Amino acid sequence: MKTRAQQREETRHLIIEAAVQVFSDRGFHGASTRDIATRAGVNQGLLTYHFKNKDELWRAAADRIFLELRAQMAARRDALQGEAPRHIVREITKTYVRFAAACPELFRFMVEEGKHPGPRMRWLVDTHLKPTYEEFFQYAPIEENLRPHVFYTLAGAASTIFAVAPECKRLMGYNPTTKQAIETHAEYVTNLLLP
Amino acid sequence: MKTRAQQREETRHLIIEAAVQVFSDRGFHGASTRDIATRAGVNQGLLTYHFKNKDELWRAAADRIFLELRAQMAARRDALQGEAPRHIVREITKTYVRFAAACPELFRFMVEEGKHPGPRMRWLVDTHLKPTYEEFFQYAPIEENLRPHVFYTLAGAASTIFAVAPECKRLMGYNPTTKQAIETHAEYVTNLLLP
DNA sequence: CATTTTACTGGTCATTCGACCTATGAAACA
DNA sequence: TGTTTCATAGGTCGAATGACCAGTAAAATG
Repeated sequence: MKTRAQQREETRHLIIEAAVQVFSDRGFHGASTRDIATRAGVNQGLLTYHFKNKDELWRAAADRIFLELRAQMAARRDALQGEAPRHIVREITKTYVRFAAACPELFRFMVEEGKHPGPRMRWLVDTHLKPTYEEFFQYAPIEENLRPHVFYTLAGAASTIFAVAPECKRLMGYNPTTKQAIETHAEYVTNLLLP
Repeated sequence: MKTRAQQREETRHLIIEAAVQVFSDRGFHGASTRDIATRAGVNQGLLTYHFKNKDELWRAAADRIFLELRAQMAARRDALQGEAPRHIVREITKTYVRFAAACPELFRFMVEEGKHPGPRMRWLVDTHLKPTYEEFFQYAPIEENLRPHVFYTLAGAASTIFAVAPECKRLMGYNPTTKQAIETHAEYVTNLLLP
């Protein structure tokens, strides 16, 4: 027998996972709450019950992705405390590449919302991107006016191949989501940006 | 006074330009034909008249973007005929970065459709991506099994900062679409990938 | 055991979607 | 000049959308 609290969290989790998928697949406007409910195996009315509206559900989905990324990066940073800053940045970068591979939705959310101003973009920047950005450059000794170029070069270089994996498969017959391909990409990108 | 043919092409052009904007803003499912018609300043019924349906309009918009990119890259390649391959690849790369800055819709289309299999993804790969890909590696001496990593690293590194320019402005107070920022990025990315 | 709370269901609402249709008037043509 | 062609306007269709609401049953509470 399940307690109410357990059942509640289980259902919310199902919905959020489905929301991450659908929002990253179709973007905010293209995603339908009915589609999310169907993928979660849940009644559509439940979305309004657990999350007030589509916006709040979107924020829950974004939280799910970005909090996990930030947790993994922080964990890696803490595990390497005391090591040389250069080594720490390199390892954080590899962590980021591996996360981009495991969770391509991250980059899709970023591109989807980063392309036009709006409340969701502002929320995403202020809530998750700013902390991630500041954390990263705390260890990377990059001169101020080059940072935007480095940051977005890294973000794009690390994520794109995984974000468009189906396209990559058709274009070159290469599956970038294998363990080996992910490590190859992590090495390649890290050596490129932080030699 | 305008001839019918002139008027026809003018209207089609207005619609395609609006379609490029809306599709890249909202993705295929999120874009509405009514929104496209409004932005083009034409009646909605005209979209069905000039382009049979939403799919065909999307292909016309994709053509508009990718044919221009391929034309600019080919022009640069032809202008440098006889030069060292290394120099040609570097210049083609810079051309690509500049295009990504002038037309961020390119990358948005690529990510939007590349993330899931489907008829639009297949059409995009077979019609435009395959030729671009083969053209590029004709001049870049990269070993076969690293090409996917190089290709998508370049695509992401070159485009992301421009594709999410509004986000970049809010995150770092940096406008990546100035002439100087574009050239900085072109130099940075080119030296990174093709030193 | 009696009562309250709450996770969940099924259905409804106005609105918006893509596609389609007919009417019209001006350009093209005979 | 009279006739045909066709780019465009306006309106309509069923289907899908996000939000909302009353009803239900089971867990929590006393």
